[in-house]
Amino acid sequence: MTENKLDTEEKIKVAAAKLFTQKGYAATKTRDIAEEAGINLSLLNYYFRSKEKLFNLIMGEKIRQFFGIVVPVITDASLDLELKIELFVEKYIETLTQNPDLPIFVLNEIRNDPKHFVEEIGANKILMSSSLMNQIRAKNPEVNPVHFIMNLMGMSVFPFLSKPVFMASQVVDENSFKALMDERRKLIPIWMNAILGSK
Amino acid sequence: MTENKLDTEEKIKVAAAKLFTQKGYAATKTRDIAEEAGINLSLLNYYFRSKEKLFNLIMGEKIRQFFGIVVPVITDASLDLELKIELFVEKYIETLTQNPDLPIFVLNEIRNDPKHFVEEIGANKILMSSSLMNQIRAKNPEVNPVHFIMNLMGMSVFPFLSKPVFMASQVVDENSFKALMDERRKLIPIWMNAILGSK
DNA sequence: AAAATATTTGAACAATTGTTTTAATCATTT
DNA sequence: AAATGATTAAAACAATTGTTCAAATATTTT
Repeated sequence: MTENKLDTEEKIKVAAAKLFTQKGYAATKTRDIAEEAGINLSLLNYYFRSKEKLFNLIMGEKIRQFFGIVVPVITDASLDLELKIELFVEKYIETLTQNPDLPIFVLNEIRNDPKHFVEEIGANKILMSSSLMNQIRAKNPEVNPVHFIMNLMGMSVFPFLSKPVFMASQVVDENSFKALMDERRKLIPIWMNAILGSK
Repeated sequence: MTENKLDTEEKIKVAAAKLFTQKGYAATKTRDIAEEAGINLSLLNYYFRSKEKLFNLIMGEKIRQFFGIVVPVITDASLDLELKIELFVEKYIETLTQNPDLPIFVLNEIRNDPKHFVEEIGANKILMSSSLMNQIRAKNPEVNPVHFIMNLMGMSVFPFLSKPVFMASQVVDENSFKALMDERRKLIPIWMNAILGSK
């Protein structure tokens, strides 16, 4: 039955996405995925052929999730720079709050297999030719705009990458981290403006 | 002989450090380490008892390397805020340029085993009570100083975490990345000042 | 209802992987 | 030179892991 088929297939994908993002490819065992999904081990190969094919599927979705969110924002020439920054930060913090493991997983696997990333996202030159880049160049022609992308992404994404460190050090707990991230939605645009105006 | 013993022991550690930081614990096979070190497989267990013990050893060293560099800087009350920021950035970019895989490895493994991190670094409250924190609080009492730590670390470390992405996207190559990092040594302190003065 | 197809299950296989064992080699001491 | 202890090598073991197979069950089609 179509309903049930999609159901187990989806159960496997959800379980695999959870474990792969949490522990990476090598540390995730097919038996763990089966158990997490509550299905028989053979079904994994029945629906997805192999662990590697299942992983590539999940991986592609996660890459698109991580980079896809902001592509409409940075390419839309009708949005001015300040609004773009606001939307960029807003979108990222919102997505990462709901998927805290996303950045470290994506960065990890792109390092392990850069080619897969290039094929998946296809967006080689999107970033450099985006209207965001041009607007940054216009505002401060002296400094390589890649710096500002690194700063903007770094200020938005790095807190999620380093969250386990700050948690373990008892600098933050789950609640105060959430509160900090809410503050950053408003603060990062202010900071980015200060940076762009400096020098 | 003492000389030779240290030699093979060291060879194994170097090989293990390279592979563990590059591919993580689960993806690194003991046979890979042996081959990389140019030694017989049995010697790994002979010198280090088990893969896990060897890993914990390497892991501890890497954690101390990653966090240890800047502890003298952030705790030294005789350095003013601006100088601290300069030294912080200087030290980090220098270390990470020579160990580009360090951040993603450390952040990864701390997420996998936060307890080991706490035991290893012991530095629970070092950060919060550091003179750096107090100086930040003094300069801008309105904003939680954790934000500035996240920004300072993020601007220094995030480029190395995202390097594979920018490389694969052909936004940078090895040389231009190096040049960008050299620029950032001077720019990040300027940006941090702009941020601290903003609002 | 019967036949055909799709899904699920449990067992087994083959390759991989961490570890141990046993013997051989080397260096140092007596 | 013989003996002792440390180091290295090769092989084997046991557990894990990804995958496959054959049979059973459920679903859809005729």
